[in-house]
Amino acid sequence: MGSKLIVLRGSPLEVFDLLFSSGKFTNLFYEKDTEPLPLKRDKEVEELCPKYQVTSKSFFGRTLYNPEDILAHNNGVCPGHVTKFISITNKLPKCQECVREPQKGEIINFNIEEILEKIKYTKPISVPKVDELVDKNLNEQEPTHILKGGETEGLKLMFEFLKDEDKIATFDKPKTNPVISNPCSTSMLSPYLKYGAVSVRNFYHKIDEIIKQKKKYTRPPNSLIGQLFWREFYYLNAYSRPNFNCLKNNSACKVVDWYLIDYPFDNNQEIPEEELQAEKNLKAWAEGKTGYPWIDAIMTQLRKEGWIHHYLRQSVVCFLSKGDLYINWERGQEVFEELLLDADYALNAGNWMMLSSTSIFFFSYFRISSPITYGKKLDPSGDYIRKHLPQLRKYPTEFIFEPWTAPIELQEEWGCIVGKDYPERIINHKVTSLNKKLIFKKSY
DNA sequence: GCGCCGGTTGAAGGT
DNA sequence: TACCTTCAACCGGCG
Repeated sequence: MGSKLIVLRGSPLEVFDLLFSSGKFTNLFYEKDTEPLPLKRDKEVEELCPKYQVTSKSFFGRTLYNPEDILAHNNGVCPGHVTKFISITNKLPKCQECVREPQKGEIINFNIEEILEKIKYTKPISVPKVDELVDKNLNEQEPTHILKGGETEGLKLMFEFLKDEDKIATFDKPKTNPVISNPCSTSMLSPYLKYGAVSVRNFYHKIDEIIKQKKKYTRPPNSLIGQLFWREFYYLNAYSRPNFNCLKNNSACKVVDWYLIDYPFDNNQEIPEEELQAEKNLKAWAEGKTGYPWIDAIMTQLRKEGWIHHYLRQSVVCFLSKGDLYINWERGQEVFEELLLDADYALNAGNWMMLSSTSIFFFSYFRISSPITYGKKLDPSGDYIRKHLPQLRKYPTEFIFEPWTAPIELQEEWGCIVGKDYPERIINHKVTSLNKKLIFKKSY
């Protein structure tokens, strides 16, 4: 429509100070954030405005509800359970519809070049090319991500997912299959929602329209709308509770005596043997080399495709934390933040706390998912493992979850010997999880 | 302030 | 295949 997106690079405070000094700006409009660092950034810029007689106005858009509205309807208290959150939303009107797109003739054009010249801004003003952002030496391989960025791709995915209206209305999270792809059992819209490529309000109202016409439909928290409410719930908690992504000084989190709490290690101190072992275990987990095919296949999919189904996240989170390795969830959170396309401050932290049973939302520490039986339950054929760990593709279903139990002659016949072509187990789950349950209980 | 109950998504063994 | 019970008893939010 002849409008321009102008990208200015630098510290927001410095860039806005420079822009405003041109005297050409009267209004600043921006979308409110909920995370600590962006909130601090926005506040700094907002405080700059009076100096230049600029009026600032902000709007809530990245969540269905304004977190302040939810808090106001609960005596200023942040709900600790998603069911409570849902009951609060029942008292509120439905979230706003998306604002319609601007039409031709409503676009404000002005001579940005003139302003930039006046303030002596000479850097590029276009969207950076990928080459500028990525170190080519680190990126020799072809990308394997199955999701492509951008609004066009996100909307395409959303409309494709919304086509099966019965499936949308009767969506039941616990019944979704985490190992199928093409099509996937869930929307896979999380990265687009996270970056705002697809508006959560747009998605919500599209689902709502479908449900209104159906007699039979599921309800939150298990329904599709319920999935968006979980997102809201975590956003609200992350907004209300300081240090939400930290183990310590976080009102949502219980501190147990995990390994690797103070990490990376202080080189001047003597490091206990268990901590050094835990560091090795963390590395093996992150690289998909634990010796448990179910865990390794999931971590391989994560590394390769940047997205895994929530149940698979549950498996690997449990394994790293309460189930087997007993490693501080902050370490896992860091790995997820690097590898997940949908990595999100609130959701990532909330999920790690919840699934490691140290959150106030959920704390059944004795519920441990086994890297063998839980895998068999979710992927009875073992095909998911064969897809992501091709070295094990000749293993029959009977042995693929526990390759170390296969006789050596068969391992040779199938072309994959445990300890040579595929790693030995770094830990014995059966023995460990029993001990860990006791330690965990004591720590509580 | 007391006591109840709920928790998206376990495992094993059963009908 | 789908669903039930038991396991052991969490513990803070909520009524």
